[in-house]
Amino acid sequence: MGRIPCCEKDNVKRGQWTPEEDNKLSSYIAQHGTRNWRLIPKNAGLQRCGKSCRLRWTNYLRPDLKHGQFTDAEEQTIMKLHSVVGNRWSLIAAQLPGRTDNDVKNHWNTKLKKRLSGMGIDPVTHKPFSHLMAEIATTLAPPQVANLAEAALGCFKDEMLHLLTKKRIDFQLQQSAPMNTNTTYMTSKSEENDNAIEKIKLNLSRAIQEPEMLPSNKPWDPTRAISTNFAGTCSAFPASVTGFQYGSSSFGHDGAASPWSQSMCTGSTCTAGEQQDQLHEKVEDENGEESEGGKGMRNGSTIFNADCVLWDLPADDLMNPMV
DNA sequence: AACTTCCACAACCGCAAGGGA
DNA sequence: ATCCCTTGCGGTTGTGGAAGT
Repeated sequence: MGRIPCCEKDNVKRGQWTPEEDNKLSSYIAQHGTRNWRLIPKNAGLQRCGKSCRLRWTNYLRPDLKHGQFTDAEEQTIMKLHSVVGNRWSLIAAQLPGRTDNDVKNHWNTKLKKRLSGMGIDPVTHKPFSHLMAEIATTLAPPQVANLAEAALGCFKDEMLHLLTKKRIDFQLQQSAPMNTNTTYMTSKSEENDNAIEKIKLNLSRAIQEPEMLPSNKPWDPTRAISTNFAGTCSAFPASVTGFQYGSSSFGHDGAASPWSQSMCTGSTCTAGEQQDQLHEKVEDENGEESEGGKGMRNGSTIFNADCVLWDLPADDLMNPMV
């Protein structure tokens, strides 16, 4: 026995909604509300399944929805919350009046995720890729690490080439435009792309071969991570900032950054469960001062001294919005 | 101008949770 | 306690338009 379909697919229209259908649905819901979605299409004279009607209403027709570009503040909120709760889109959308989980999910997948990747930050863990590699290095024996790194670099190379190639195009486009004071651009020589990749590989190998530089079981220290891994080489992250910052200027946008702390997600011990437990109070704090200010900041980690070397590229190579 | 690729957004699918009978 | 239905959710796919070649 298969699963019972949500509706008779034979008699149901699919695909894009027409303005007439939108009108029918909107006016029906305005009169009768949204009780029992299964009956709504039938009563409203629509050849749609109830589920499709519900989605159309909740994601598009609802009068309280906000359409159009996400603001910088909204993007900040999404990234901040995503670092805590992960892909809990409905939870994130609940903090953004007028935005749906679908909106947030799409925006994340098409824009924000790529931006973070372009900055050298893993969009899943919100940690620098270099930190993740260092974490791997602390948990595996050197021979395993070497094998893993070899495999990983094979994957990275394609990705890096893609990013660097895109950047080269950006450079060409930017030449006619006024230069942003925050950014510098690589030359377009392909040999420099190769050099950058080789440099990453070399430094990764170096880090792997020097495990004593990577103390085990040390949680990620965002303060040091920013001040050494990013701020040390990347002017876009001021060293004085005590917390992690998804400021818009960090993405190469105009406008001021609004700093926020990533203290809730520190180190490898940061689990989804813990994150969720902390969500409530964190969300409450969101509009005010960061009450835990630095609570999660741990002292004493030197992991990013080695880490910093790993991505020893010109600052803007990591920080520019390459994608 | 024609074709291809990329991107953003809308829509769909299947699973899980919640609630009433 | 169990079943069934409805709703909510997150992942995935489809589609139209923009951008690039």
